[in-house]
Amino acid sequence: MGVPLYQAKAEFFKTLGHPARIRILELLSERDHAVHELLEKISIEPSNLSQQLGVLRRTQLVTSNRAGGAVVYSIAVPEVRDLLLAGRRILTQLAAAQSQLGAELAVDLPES
Amino acid sequence: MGVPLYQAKAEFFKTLGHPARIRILELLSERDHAVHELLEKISIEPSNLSQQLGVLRRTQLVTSNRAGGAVVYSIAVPEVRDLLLAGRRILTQLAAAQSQLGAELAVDLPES
DNA sequence: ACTTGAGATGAAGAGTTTCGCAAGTCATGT
DNA sequence: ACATGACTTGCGAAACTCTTCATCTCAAGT
Repeated sequence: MGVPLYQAKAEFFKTLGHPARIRILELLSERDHAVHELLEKISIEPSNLSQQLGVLRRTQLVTSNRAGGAVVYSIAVPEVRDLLLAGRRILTQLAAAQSQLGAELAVDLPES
Repeated sequence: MGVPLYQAKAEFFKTLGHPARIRILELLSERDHAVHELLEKISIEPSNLSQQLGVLRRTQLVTSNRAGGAVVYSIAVPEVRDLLLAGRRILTQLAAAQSQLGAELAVDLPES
């Protein structure tokens, strides 16, 4: 393997490390969207959206097709859904742990 | 929810977007490790490792306990394994797609 | 009390990302 | 041919991340 494996993995996760890109992937995992549709649902400058789409395109997570005047984007790797789900689950887990801590602190904690 | 949700998700994936942090999580998802054990398996300066552990600690993905002279780290959220697995699967998928493209190109491609 | 090994922390320089703007392409309607 | 709507691209300034160095803490052994 050319590039060390963890490097590739890190690179991959880095791609998901941006709010707009996450939203794009979530929207696309529901159904294909034209750029102007994404633009309506994500509040962001067109050029910025285009940049983020470019990032996703370069990492091959999405593909684009011109449909007349519009450009339609699709998820290239369906497994992305699973990943987003797994992420959501962990986030829920973390949030639960934090609110539990909050509750304990609120109850005049018995021990430091 | 205070912070927009996608922001939180992005934040979370960003945490995984670093080779050392990925390796740490992979090693810890096998079993707990003391810092000096991680240091043996990951080639990185001690202080750098400590920084990356700090990042993981702050996002609550790992926890540390002092065991005499050593500090032992553990995965805080077991679901992380699933996430790493899902990531691996996608990466495999992408690699497969690329090598297929490679094969097609090698066969004197019939059409541009 | 002193030393030593194991980690953590702070700060600074280098490098990378992000965002908005201006300019460019491409297909469609006139 | 031209105007327009739909995207993309290049560019520079601001914001962030990474890595290393020097410094610090903590516990165990002497």
